[in-house]
Amino acid sequence: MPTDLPKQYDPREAQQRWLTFWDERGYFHSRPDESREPFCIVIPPPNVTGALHMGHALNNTLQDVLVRWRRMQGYNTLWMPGTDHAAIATQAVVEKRVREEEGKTRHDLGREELVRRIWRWTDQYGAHILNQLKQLGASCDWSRTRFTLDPVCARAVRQTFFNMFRDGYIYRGKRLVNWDTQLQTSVADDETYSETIKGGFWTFKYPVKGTNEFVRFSTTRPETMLGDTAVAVHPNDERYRHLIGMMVTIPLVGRDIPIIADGLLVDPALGTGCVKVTPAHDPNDYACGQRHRLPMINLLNPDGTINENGGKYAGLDRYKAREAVIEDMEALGLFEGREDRDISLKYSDRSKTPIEPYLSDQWFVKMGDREDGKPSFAQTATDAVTSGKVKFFPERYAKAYLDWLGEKRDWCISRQLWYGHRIPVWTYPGMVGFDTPTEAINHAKRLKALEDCLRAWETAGRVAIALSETDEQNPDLRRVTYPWYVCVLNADDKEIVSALEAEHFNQEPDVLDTWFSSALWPHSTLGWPGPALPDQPPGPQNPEWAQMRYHYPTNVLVTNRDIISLWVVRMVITGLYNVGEVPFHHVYIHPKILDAFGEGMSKMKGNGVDPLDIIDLYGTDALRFGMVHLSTENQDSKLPVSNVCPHCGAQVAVKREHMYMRTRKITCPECKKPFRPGGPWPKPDPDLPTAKQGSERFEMGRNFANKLWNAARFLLLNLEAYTPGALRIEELPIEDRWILSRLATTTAAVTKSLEGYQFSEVARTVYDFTWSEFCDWYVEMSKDRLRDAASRPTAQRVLAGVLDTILRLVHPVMPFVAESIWQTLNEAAFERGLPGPEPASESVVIAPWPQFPESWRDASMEQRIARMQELVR
RNA sequence: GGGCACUUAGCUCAGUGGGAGAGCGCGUCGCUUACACCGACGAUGUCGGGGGUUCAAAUCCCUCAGUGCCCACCA
Repeated sequence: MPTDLPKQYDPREAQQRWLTFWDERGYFHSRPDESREPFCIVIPPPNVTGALHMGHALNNTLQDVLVRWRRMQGYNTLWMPGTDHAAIATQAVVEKRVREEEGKTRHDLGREELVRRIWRWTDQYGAHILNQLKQLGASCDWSRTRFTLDPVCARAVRQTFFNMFRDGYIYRGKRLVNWDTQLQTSVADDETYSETIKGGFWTFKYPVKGTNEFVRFSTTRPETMLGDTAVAVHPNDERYRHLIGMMVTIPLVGRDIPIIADGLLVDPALGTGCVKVTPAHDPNDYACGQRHRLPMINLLNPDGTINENGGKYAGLDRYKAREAVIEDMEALGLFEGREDRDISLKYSDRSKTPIEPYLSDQWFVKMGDREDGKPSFAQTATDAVTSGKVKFFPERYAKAYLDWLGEKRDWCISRQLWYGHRIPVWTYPGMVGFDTPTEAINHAKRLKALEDCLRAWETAGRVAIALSETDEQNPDLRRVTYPWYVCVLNADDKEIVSALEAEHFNQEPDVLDTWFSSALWPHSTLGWPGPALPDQPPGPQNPEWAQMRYHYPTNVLVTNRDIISLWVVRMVITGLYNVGEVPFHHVYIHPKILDAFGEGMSKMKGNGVDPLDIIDLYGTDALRFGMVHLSTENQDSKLPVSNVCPHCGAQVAVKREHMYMRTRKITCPECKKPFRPGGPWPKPDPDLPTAKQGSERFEMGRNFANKLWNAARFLLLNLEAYTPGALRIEELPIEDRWILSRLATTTAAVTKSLEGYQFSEVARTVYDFTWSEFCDWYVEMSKDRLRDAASRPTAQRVLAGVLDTILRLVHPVMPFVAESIWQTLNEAAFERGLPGPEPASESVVIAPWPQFPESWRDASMEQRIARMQELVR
């Protein structure tokens, strides 16, 4: 009899023990087995850029709850783990380190060396993150771990790109993109953020040719006037109507540009009513430029300096050029005034530098309607949700998904980075036509020969190629751009590559948006497209296809609402396109964790909590319980954070003034000793110990684990002479029938809550039943009965049976304490259960999920006893 | 500007048409052989303001105010 059980549950010891135990038994492995029903979740792959944060803890705890529950229900469960290469974020981090530690840029290192260093970093942090997930207790099939740059993922990326290219879903075009002048790449809208800064609002005038009139206009970016190609007024504006069609001169570059009428761009009530139009450097002006077929003059070099189109300002940084332009305009008497103004400026999230709108060549995936009548991606993704094939929990998030698709905005998939999946397209470098017709004809002949050669190889099954002749969005460019791009499916075939290179074709230097590979995650990780050769296309006849189709479509995707458009939508699109089936049936969107002031947590703010600190302070189960408990249907949950004094353990709440690492030293109000608040400090402080971070909200889970532990301890101390035996419900005393009725009701409620993703309800229901009913009432009532030899055996059996069920109900949420007690109970009462005893399974992980006959439940008795309990109190 | 939510005890949050609740914190008492990470008892709220529907509103509707998040825009 293990009477030597400690009075307090020690989570630390249990965690390591059971992680090893589960791993050795291989409970988390899954193989296709047609005789069993599958249950599959693919993990939202964490970025390899950093450590796990609270959002990961929440996201992965909830997935693990579902997976552990379904596993107990007998499903063949697969939780597919992995990490994301996060191209831009990772490259930015490594470039920053190289800059700080060696004072070098990526260009100093060169492409090969930089990529090598990023890989080194990736390997190190990827392993670290996976290890953290394991510490959380995540019951993933670790043998299947994938990384978005793995060869299988790369193959899926190439195949998808190739198919979309061939089918005309991918095109290349000149577009105005968000340009990060430090990283020298385009970044997506969602990789930018806006800040309001103090800026200027300058008013200038241009002389109207052939008159002595001027047009006055205002701008926040005077330097862009170097690239103006028109001045626009509203067509109905009486003040300017007589000027429409006349020309003005940009004095600094001496260019004449027209005055045009544009009702969309110009609001006559704002400013002077005149707008300078810089199509290459402003989104609205770009649209206007397209409407009026205006020339587009790019003013910037990739590093943010003015290029040769800026005349004498060439070479100046754009901000220096701004000052120079203002000065020169003033000297010409064309400067009218400046006022201070708060300006909302876009920044790159990766480099924290201001974004410049920049015209450049990019690759896109077309979302909207197609000329050939094939379904548009926006349409197929919309149908998946409106038809009910994909359901959102909570339902309201379907709206966010559908609204976004309604805009049918094309997806810019190229990034000017070195780390990531390189675009498998070769282009001809001579982008600007030919000087003489003969030259063009000769090139065409040679290229025709190349094309014939490629076709021959394709026919022989050597390679799959697709050619594109259009630059769909910019038909004008057809005349000056060499008409085709070659997309090569097996881009790793050296012979084909050298043949292309012999004809001076170059592979696109760009890599794909990281979301391109993430979009394929549900099927690429499961084996799509298989080891396909060009003559053996992916499809049901491919052996790996069948394996994939066992798990695909997956059952549920668990993620947060920020990436519905970035990720969820795109997985649906590629899943339908590649496999012909949606990637998941359910999408559960979980809440966002905020700090005590209602703000999102971030490294920069320093208002976050490290899940490992929580595990250290309260135990993994407490962390998990806390996460499940706060997952209500609401959008947010506040998590007040405190610094735990490293000297005395007192909790000192984090205040606003502590944020952004502004506070370096806190004096503990309890022990009066100084310490440094927790946070992402670059290195340890030799003079000041750093606090760990905690939050009172995890005490509930810690206490609950301890309560369970002690309930078990009580039972174990009273199991002497325990014998298994069947229970006849109708012959049991009322308290037994009551607790069994409550147990059956609780079990049904927990199951139902899990089915509806009501996580918080799961935690509450199990907690309340265990604490307020089983411990407070039933265990207390059993004490007398255990002393009486006649009633003792039944009391032991019911106690053991109920505790056994509680452990099963608790296990998905708090697997470690559940396993600890389960194993101990196995030693003392191996055969137990309700209503009759059965040998216990070797681990609670594989114990069957409980389910009791409806007849056990007696609602009126439950109510009667509940009333009685209230009276007693 | 558009959208989605939120506002209930000091704090964090459940409750969505008929008794205002939980955990933490607070007060008093208690080492009664599971548990002080505990137990017993207790205090604390015109359920954001206003209006309406209803026999009945924290709960449904309208409106105002505040907060957070997302999207768009800001010559």
